[in-house]
Amino acid sequence: MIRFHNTYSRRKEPFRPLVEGEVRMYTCGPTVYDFAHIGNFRAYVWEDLLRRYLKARGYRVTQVMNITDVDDKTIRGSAAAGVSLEEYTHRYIEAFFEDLDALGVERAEVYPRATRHIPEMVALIQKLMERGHAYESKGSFYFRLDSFPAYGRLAGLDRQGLIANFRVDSDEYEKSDVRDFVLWKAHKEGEPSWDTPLGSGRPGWHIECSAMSMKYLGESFDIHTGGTDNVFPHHENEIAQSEAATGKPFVHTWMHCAHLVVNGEKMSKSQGNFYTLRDLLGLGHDARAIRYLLVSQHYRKPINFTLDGIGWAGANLNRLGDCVRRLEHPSGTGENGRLAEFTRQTVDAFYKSMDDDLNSAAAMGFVFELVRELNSAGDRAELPAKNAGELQRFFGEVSAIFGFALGSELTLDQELEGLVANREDLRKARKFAEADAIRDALLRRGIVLEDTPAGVRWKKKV
RNA sequence: GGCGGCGUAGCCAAGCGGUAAGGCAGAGGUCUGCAAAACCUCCAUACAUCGGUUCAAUUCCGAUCGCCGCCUCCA
Repeated sequence: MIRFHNTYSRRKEPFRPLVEGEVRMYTCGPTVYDFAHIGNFRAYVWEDLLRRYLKARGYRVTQVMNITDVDDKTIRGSAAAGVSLEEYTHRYIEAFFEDLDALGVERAEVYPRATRHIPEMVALIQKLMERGHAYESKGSFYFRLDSFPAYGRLAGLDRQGLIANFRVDSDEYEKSDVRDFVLWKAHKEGEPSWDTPLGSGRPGWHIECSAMSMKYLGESFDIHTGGTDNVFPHHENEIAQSEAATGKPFVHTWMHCAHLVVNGEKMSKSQGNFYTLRDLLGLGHDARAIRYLLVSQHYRKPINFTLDGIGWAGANLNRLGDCVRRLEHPSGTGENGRLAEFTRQTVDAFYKSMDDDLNSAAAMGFVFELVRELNSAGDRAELPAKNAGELQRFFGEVSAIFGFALGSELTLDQELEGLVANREDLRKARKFAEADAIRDALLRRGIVLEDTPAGVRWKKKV
């Protein structure tokens, strides 16, 4: 049985989808005003792990990830660049998908864009107006906080406290209560706007997620995720808008991941302490190692991000890859009963850990214990094909769940193969210095050679 | 100020009532070309501090110290 930590109850709860065998989830996506940084990708990679795990557990998954392509930052950015909003956001949307591909993130089923769902948002706001949860003021529309008594429950904030602590934002929109949040912003000179039954203007941020999630997943769905900084006010506001409009429970399980921190501080654009994926790849780091780093630690704990950490992750991945490669060369006959039993126990422990709120760190610990057992057995030539087959199946599952692409073949082109053959000749002639020079040259091209009793093998450097 | 979280070996990190997983680094060893790669073995009387509950606490409770997040756009 899978258990997930639900932010709404602040507890781990048994996970039961609303519809048997099917999970509908909404994952808050990027605002496309700039390249996403590696901290942002922690969330997207974790959500990918969640998605992959649910699939591995037999669920049919429908994932929706919004793309916020109209807000203050995108508007400011496009104005500064002197291009249309559409043109401006387009390049960052492209870049976002390139980065997702580099990190091995599976595509969600739907990537709705805010600018393509204005009518849905308008309809939702109208519904809120009809039900007395919203009001108009100088062409803008606001959600009336006092009309929704459950407000603040997700974030654990009480409404009185909100009054005491609320910092009034500096915009000139007029609200009847400072805590009320904007649903629709009246047109301002120089800003993009849409002509709608509400008048001319543009949507507020929160309304898009309510409108688009309900459009694609229904008025009630299973899982909604984001970084912990989305809990308040974004998710709190989503609940208010959605439930006030439909009168139904909006989301069953709210899940939030912790941040990436740098020297103990949250990685963020405003602090300037961030790396984009592009930065890191440009420095020669491996995308798979970055993925490993992000996904191998528990999602509700902050990850202290360092460049050394990527190296550490690469070493882990390397050990895993070597082990999987080893399974292609079984030894011994029959079945190694002890290893078979150890394998069964590990598989069991692995899934138990993952079932327990996606405890990937613990799960990987068990995998590495198995790696050691399997290597030991292999060293003693007690790794028969029967065991190797079972192990391959398990590592295949681990690979699919974590998105590691373990055991993917590296085929050399003719030139490289020629170099390897050359080196073998040099070694036979005991010209080791020249042989090593070739090996080093290959290493610089990301290929590691391994001289084994059974001949030379090669692998990709991680 | 309000709410929430964290503090485990040189580093990263699980465990959360029954006596410390895993990885990196380090030290030995195997194989080998006294090479590379790989593999194996070893590596915390101890879980921020101080009290309390308990037969038993890293795990529960309380206090203290330190760090972080949210309360404002933010994954």
